Amino acid sequence: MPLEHSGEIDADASDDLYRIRHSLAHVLAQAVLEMREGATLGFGPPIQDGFYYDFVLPKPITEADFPDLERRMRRILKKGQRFYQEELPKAEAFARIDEMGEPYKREYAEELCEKNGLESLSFYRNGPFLDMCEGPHVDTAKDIPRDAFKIRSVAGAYWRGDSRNTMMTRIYAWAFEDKATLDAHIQAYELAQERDHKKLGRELDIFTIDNEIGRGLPLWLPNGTVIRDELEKLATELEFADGYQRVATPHIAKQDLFYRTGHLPYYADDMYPPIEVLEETEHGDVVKEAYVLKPMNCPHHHKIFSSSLRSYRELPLRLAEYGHVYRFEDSGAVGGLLRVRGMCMNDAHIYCTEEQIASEFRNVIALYDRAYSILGLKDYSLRLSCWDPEDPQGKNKYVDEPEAWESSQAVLRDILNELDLDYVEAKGEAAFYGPKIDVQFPTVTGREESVSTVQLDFAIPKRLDLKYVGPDGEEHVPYCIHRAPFSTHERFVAFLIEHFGGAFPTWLAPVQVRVLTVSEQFDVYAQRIVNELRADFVRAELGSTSDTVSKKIREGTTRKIPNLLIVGEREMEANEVTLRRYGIREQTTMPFETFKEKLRETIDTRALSFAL
RNA sequence: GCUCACAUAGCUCAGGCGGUAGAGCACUUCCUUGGUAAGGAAGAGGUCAUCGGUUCAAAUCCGAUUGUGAGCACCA
Repeated sequence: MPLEHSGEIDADASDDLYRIRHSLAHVLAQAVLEMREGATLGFGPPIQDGFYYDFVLPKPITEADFPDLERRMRRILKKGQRFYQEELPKAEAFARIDEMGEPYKREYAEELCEKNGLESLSFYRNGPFLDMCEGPHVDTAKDIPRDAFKIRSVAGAYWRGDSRNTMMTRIYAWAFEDKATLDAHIQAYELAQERDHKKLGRELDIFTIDNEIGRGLPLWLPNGTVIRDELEKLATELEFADGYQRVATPHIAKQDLFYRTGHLPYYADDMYPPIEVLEETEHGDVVKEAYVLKPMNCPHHHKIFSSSLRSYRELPLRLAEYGHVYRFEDSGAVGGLLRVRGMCMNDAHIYCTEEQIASEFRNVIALYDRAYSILGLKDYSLRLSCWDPEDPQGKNKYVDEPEAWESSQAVLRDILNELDLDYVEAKGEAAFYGPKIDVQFPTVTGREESVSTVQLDFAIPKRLDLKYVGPDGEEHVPYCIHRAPFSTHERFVAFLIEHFGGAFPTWLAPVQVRVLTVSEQFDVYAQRIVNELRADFVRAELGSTSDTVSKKIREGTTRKIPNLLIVGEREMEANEVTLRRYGIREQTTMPFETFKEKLRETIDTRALSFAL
C-alpha cells in the first residue's frame, strides 16, 4: 500500500507520543467493545496526528456516539491500568486468539508466522482488554493525558486495504502530548478547511458543478476561466522557450486505436463507453464504427509523430497541447476539482533517442522548477514510481519487458540522484508503459495527491510502430517522455486555490484591480481609470456605486481582489489613486501613471507581491 | 464501487415529536453622497432533492433513487 494514501507513518516506535497514540488505540478498542458486544478487531495503529482502529461492528457507530465513546475512554484512562506485554509460543497464541474470538487477528497471526517464520507472538493486556500487538505501549494509562485526544471521524475501510475483503468501520482520533497541542491542531485543521477549493471555488465564483451536466464535469465560470487562461499562457511561454511545438487534436478517436496501444481492454472501466455510429464505406457498405472519448492525449500525439517520415535530425520532437481527456472515475472517487471525469491536461510528448532521454528529463525537471518557483510552490515531494514485478495483475498491469523496466527506472533514478533531489521510491505506482516521477502536493486536509508527472514510455511507440531514420540510415523506435507540469487545469487550479487561500497574485487574479469611489460624484474619474487600465489589458472594474466606502472595502476584501484603488476628491484633484493591497492595511497614494507602470511590471513579471 | 453521515431560498443555516415554512447575506427598488471591513427602508425569492408508502393530512414518519461530504478501494 502506498505510504501517502494510508496515513501510516514510519514513526520512531520508541517515541513517547507514538506509545501514547498506540495505547489510546487500545483504550478506544476497549471502549468500543464495551459499547458493542460482539465487535471484532482489525488493526489499530498510530498515525500522523493520532490513531485509528478498525472494527467489524454488530451495530454501526456514528458521530452521535462520539461523546459516549470519549466518556468511556476517559473512564478507562482514569483507572490507570498497566500495560503488560506477554510473549506466547505459537500454539498457545493461536489458542488464545481463538478464545478471544478474533478471526481477523487470527488471519494476520497466521500470516505473520508463515511469512516471517515467527515462533511466538506478542500480546498486550491492559485491564480486561487483550490485543495481539507488537507494542510498544506506555507503562500505565497514567502516562496518557486524558484531555489531549478527540474522536475525529468514522469511515469505512477494507480489511487489509483490499476491496475484496470485508468493509470494516474505522474510527479516527486525534491525539497529542497535551491539550494545548491538540487544540492548536484542531484550530489549524479548521482554519485549513476555510481554504478548501470547493468552498472558495463557490465563494469566488471560480467553478460550479451542475447535476444536469453530470458528476465530475465542472463548469468554469468567468473567474475560473481567467485563471485557466493565465496558467495556459504561462505554460505556453515556458514551453515555447524550451522548444516545444503546439498541436491540437480531437476529443474522440476510434476505439481500435486504444486496443492497439494496449489501453483497452484493461482500462475499459475507466473510459466512457464507446459511441457507435453507422458509416458508409466507399463501396457502399454500411459498417458499425465505435468511437471513444480519449482518456489521454498520447495516441493522438503519436499519430502526429507518425504522420511523416521522421529523421533523427528532428529529434527531440516536443509536441504540446492543453488537451481535453475524459475518464470515467468511480463515483466514490469524484469530488470537487481534484478528481473529475472531464479534464484539460497540460500535456506534451517528447520523442527522442535513447541518448537524449537524460538531457530531456533534466530539461523537463528544470521547467517544473521554473514553473513552481513562479507560483511560489515549495511544499511538494518527488516520487519515483516503479513497476511491481510481483503484482498479481502482472502482465495486465505492466508491459511485460522486465529489462526495459529495470533500465528505464535506472535512468530516472540516476537523474534524480545526479540532480541531488530528495525522492521516495514507490513500487507499483508506475504507468503500464513505463516508470515515472510524480510530484506530490498535500491537500488542505493533509492528504497527498499526485499533481504533476514525468513519465518514460518505452512501450507504446513500438506498439504504434513509431520510427525515425537514424544516422545509420536504419529505422529506430523513439522513446517518448510524457510530462504535465501544470497537471490538469482542474487539479492544478484546485491546488492553487488552496495554496493561495483564494488570494491570487495580481497576474493570476480574475479581477486585478477594483476601483472604489468615496462617493458617486467621483464615478466619472473612477470610470476613466478603469477604462485606461482595461485599454492596457488589465482586468479592472468599477466597484458598486451606491454603498458606503466601508462596505465597498469589505466587499473588495472578501472577494480577495489583490488591488483596491480608492478615489475621492483628493485623488481626483491630483490625478492620483490610493492603493490598498489585499491583506495590507497601510495604503499608498501615488500618481495614477505611477500605479499603472508598477502594475504593468507586477503583471509582466508575474510577481507574487506588488512591485512597489 | 464500498461504509457512514447529510440534502430546507443563489449562499450560510434555523425550524418542524404530522396540520403545506423562517433568519442573515446576496438580489431588485427607494432614501442616504458617505474617506477605510456590513448606513436605512421596502420588495421579490422555496412542490423543504426526486419517486413511492403509511395517514383525514407528509416538508416532518418509512422505503427506494439521485446528489453531496469524509474515509476506504481505484487513479493508464
